Parts: sequence; C-alpha cells; structure tokens
Amino acid sequence: MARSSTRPTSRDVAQAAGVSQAAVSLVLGDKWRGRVSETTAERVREAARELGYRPNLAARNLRLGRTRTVLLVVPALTTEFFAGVYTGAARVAAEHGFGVVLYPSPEGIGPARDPFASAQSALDGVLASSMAADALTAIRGDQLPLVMLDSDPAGSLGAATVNLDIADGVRQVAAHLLGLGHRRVLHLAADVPSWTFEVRARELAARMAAVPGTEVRTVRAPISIEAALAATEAALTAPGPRPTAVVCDDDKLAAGAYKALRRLGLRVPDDMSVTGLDDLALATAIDPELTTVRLDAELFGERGMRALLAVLEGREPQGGDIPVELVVRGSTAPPRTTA
Amino acid sequence: MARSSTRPTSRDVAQAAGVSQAAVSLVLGDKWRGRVSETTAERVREAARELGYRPNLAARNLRLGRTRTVLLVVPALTTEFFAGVYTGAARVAAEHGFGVVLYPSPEGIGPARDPFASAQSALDGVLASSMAADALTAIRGDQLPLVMLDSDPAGSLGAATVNLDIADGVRQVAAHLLGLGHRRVLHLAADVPSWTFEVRARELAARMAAVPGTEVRTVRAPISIEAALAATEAALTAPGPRPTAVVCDDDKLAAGAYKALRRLGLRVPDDMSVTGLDDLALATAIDPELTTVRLDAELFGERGMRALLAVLEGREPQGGDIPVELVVRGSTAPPRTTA
DNA sequence: GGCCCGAAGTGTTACGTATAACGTCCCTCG
DNA sequence: CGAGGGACGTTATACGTAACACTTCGGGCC
Repeated sequence: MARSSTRPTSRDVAQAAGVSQAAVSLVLGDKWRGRVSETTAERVREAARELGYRPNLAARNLRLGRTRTVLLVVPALTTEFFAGVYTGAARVAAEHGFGVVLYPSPEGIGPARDPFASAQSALDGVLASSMAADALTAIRGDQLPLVMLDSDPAGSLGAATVNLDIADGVRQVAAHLLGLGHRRVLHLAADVPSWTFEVRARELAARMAAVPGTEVRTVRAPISIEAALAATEAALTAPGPRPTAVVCDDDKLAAGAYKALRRLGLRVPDDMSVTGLDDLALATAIDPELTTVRLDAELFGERGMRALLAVLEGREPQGGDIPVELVVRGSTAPPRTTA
Repeated sequence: MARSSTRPTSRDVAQAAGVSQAAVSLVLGDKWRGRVSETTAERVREAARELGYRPNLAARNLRLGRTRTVLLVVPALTTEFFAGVYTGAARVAAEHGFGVVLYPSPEGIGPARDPFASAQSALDGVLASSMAADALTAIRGDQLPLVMLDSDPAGSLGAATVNLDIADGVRQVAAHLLGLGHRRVLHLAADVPSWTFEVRARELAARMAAVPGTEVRTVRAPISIEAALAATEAALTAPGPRPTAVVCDDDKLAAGAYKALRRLGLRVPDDMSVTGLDDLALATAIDPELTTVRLDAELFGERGMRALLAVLEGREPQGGDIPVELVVRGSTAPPRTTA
C-alpha cells in the first residue's frame, strides 16, 4: 500500500500488481494485445481499481504533446442557440475521445485573447463562432487548427468554415412575405459586426429588389429587447409610408419589435407582420407566436466538430451549408390594406 | 535560431539569450529579484518575445501539481442566469490568475461524471450548481476542493455552500400577493429535484399558512414553456374554487402560464395575477411584463468563486446569503372579486 | 589578510506518463 | 539440433518546466 496522502500513480499500481510501470501503461492504454497475458492484465486492472487510480492528465499531455481537448468559442452564453451548438459539438467530440472546453467571449462578439493566453498548449484545436478579426489572427499565430462557424468563407484566412444556410432562410422569409402581399418592409438588423448578419441584409435586399414596387428600410439595434423596442418605435414613427412587415435578424429583436408595436397601438399580425430568426423558446412565449427561421443548432455544432476533427486528423473537412427551415406561426398575415 | 517547425521551449530561449534554462524560468516566472541582473533579465525577455515563446502548460502543470483552473458545473447553458454566474465567477478568478472551464451537465440537472473522468488532474477545484448527489460524491471521492451553489447547507457533505436568499424572495412574493388581497394561490413548481426548488415550495406554503383562510395548490412541470402550459391548464380547469394568482418557480414557467391563461380566456392581471422568479429577458418580453424576483447572477458567481478560492488557499470561506429583490411589474393586481 | 556574505548565475533533478528498444523463455520447424 | 519467432514482459528515456543545491566572484569588515 502506497502513501495514501497523495494520489496513486501508475507506478503505485505497478507495484501493487507486481509488474513494471510500463506494463500498467500498456494495459490501461489498451495497447497490450500480444504483449501482456490476459491474467496479468486483469491483475493490473484490479490493482488500478483497488487504488482508485486516475491517470495524471498533465503528465499524459506532456508526454503525448496533445490534449484531446478543443476550445469552443461562442459570442455569448445567453441564448439556447449556443447551448445547442455546444451539445452537438460535445457529443461528436466525445465519440472521438475528445473533450470540449467553452470560451464565452466576454461582451458579446469581441476580441478574445484570453483563451490563447491561458489555454495555449492545453488545446488541440479551436472551433470558433463569428469572431473579431484580431482574435482570429491571434489563433493563427498560435498555429492552432481552426474551424470557423458562420463566417465568411472568403475571409477566414484559409480556415475551414461551416455555415448555416442563413441566406436560404432569408430567401424563405422574403418569399413568404411577398407571397402574402407585403411590399414595404422594415428590416430590424442586429447592430453587430458579423458576417452572418451581413448575409441577412444582403439577401433580403436582393430578394425584395427582385420584385418591382418593393421597398426595404433598415434600422439597426444591438441584440437586446430594449434597444430593439427603441429602434423600431423610432423607425415606425418616422415620416413616409409605413411598412407592413418587420423582418428581424433575430428572435430577441422580434420580441422588442412586438413591444414597440404594442406601444404604438399596432396589432400583430393584423396591422403589422413580424418575422424572427433562430426559433428560440422566446418565439413561442410571446403572443402571437412568432413566424421565424428554425436553425438546427445541434446539427451545426456537430458538423463544426466533425470538420475540426477532420482537420486534426489531416483529412479534408467536408463542406456544404446546413439547411434551415421557415416556421410559419401567427405573427405573419396579409397586409391589411394593399398598397 | 532553433528549429522553427516545433514550438520554442524555455531552453530555446535560454540559448538565444545566452543563459541557462533555469535563468529563463526565474525571469519569466518573476522570481528573479536579487537572483538575476536587470540587464540579463531584459535580454531573456527580449529573446522570449523574439521567439514568440509560450510556456508549455502541460509541463508546468505536471511540475507544479496544479493548474490554476477550476470547473464551473451548471445545470444548463440555456438561461442568461448561468451566463451571469459564469461572468462573475470568471472575473474574480481572473483577478487571482485562475481560469474557469465550464461544464454544462448534459440534460438539465443530472449526474455529471464526465468532467471528473476528463478533467481530473486538470482541475484545482470545482464550483458546482445544484447537482445530483451521486455526482457530488464522485467529486468528493476525487478529493477535489468543492463549493456548492444554491445547495442545502446541511446536505453538502461538508462542502462550503453559497446561496441566494431565495427564501426571502419567496417571502416578498407572498407578502406582495397577500397585500393585494390574494388568498387562493396556484404554485407552479419546477419538477426538478433540487434544493433550491424545495425551498420555494416550503417557504411559500409557510408564508401563506401564516394567514388564515389561505390555500395553496401545487402543480409540477419540467422547466419548459409547453410543460408549464399543459400543467397550468389542467390545474385551472380542475373542479373547486379557482385561484386568483399563479406563483411560478421560474420565469420560463410563468411564460407557459401566460399561454395557458390566454387559452382559457383569462386576462393577466385582471383575471389572474402571475409571478416569476429569475428576471430573465423573457420577463419583459411577454405582455404584460412579469412581476418577478430578480437574482443577481453575477454577484452569485463572484461570491461562489471567492469562496472556492478561499478553500483553495486554506482559508475559511465567508458565508451569508445573497439578497434578492422583488420587481413589481404589470402581471400582479388585486383579485377581481374578493373571495 | 582572512572570512563571510550577497549577487548572479548554473547543474541537476523530479513531476507521471507512453513508448521504443531490448531481453528471456519456450515451442516449432526445417 | 540449431534457428527463428511468438508470448510476455522489462529497462530506459524523453516530454518542458520549476526549484533546490551548488559555484563563482568581488567587496566589506575586523
């Protein structure tokens, strides 16, 4: 019996089982077929169980030069969207014996230097959602394998990207509203410098412009209910013909739009249609329930992790955008009076 | 110049600066006052900068036997509540040179073995929110320093606890409703086996029972909008005198209650008052805005981390519950007809 | 002049693991 | 009957860092 004050090492196990430390490593590392007899192997396993042996990860990482741990960088912990991304990513990672560590970039989407100062050699790779450019270059400088989530494929400095097909989601929203007869639309845009939001604006403008007589007005707000409320109220009380629908970059913004409309005495969807994007719990909590674009967050995380694992193994990550789906609920209807 | 294919080590820096590896360790570890001259120290720092040296954490952790990293176990990533807890905890940790790694227990609150299998010697301590007992004993078995968040002080196997004063929050809710004249109350309880929810039930029952002629009916639902909707609808269509207020364990449950009331043709607050607990963004997104108990999540995380750091340094963590505050909004009013 | 002391470093070791390289023994085959 | 080869291990080493113990040298002090 070894000194019980400190944690048992593989050497303690070896002594208890009457074998060498190397044998313990072989058995516990499952590399023993044809090198150690079944009976000896069992004796080692028994001793390890007996002593409550847990391998020292620091030593293993040092020896192997890798950690089987990757970092997931998310803009914020707030939404269940990133919870889903984590869940999907963690599941796939676990299947391959990898762990996932989470780094929430402190204030929304912003520079994230910390994780690389504190994690460095503790990481094998990084899965990063829409990050600021300087953090990205910091990672590249560290030579860490990187896969970007929802990022401009052209501007990722050669990193692989995995994207949701947001553009198609916006297309579906535009088609839905145009089909209902809407022609004047207010775009409540997220005031966040990220490619994923640029796509929304670009695609909406393009789809609406394809139909004559349409008009898109844009107003920007940070992703918060109060900010969305203020921005929407300001936009709708401005002079000129009033839009008949509000297209929001995000469900949270839509919740703010609801409040602005209520304050202005406008009813959803009778006086004004509203659409969101994400399909958070919030979307069905508000009244009427929100017509929005459902993003499969878990699949997103899963595909992202698969891509990163491919990069780590030197394989080519497979591309292809992840499909999204318009969910029509009670917040959209034909405009009251045709323009 | 060393081989550029692999990362520079402290030995590479030493060679570049013309000193020994030990000197590099002293200088970069800030332990050099009186041991190395200022000029030599500067030469070392310059060489390190030049080579882009980053210490190998695995080696450091192995050498020191600690990682300056703690684990934060949260029941779910979903709510902004735990985002706040993380933010507060991470800030305090950073001030003391510690990093925080997040472990979201996979499905809500449940057994969490993984982190100890995968993190083990990679952690100095654990800050855990309301966990299942078996996971807790797993940690204790690992002898990892532990602080529990929102957990029964009596049942934590000797681990220090840091709690929000939920009981006082419930007291404030009860006093508010009683003051408005409510006597029959439906308690929409979270169907989650956690001490923090037991407290709500116990305290509500006690406070209501203190006033003659009161009645508390209880219905349980998992924390989801749909489940809360179904449970509330069932409870309110049951025979017997209808309650005049619904007290919810959580804002999300309250959102479900709103939907049930709408479906039943009951208006908030005219026909039914509703209260929540958390003060999430959701609370102000729904209409009318929810009367709820605001929890200071950041302060909670901060205090929890301070307690854990105290334990790590062998000091006695300081106790004391964190105060909470009732926020009265539009969802509560006097009952329409006095019973 | 001898002695001690502080400054400025260096040499060496250990942390716990995984694995390459190296021994045995015994059995089989040509 | 000797060579070869599997079965079953062991010995030794390296990963990169921090820290202890030791050396060298110049100066101050009695």
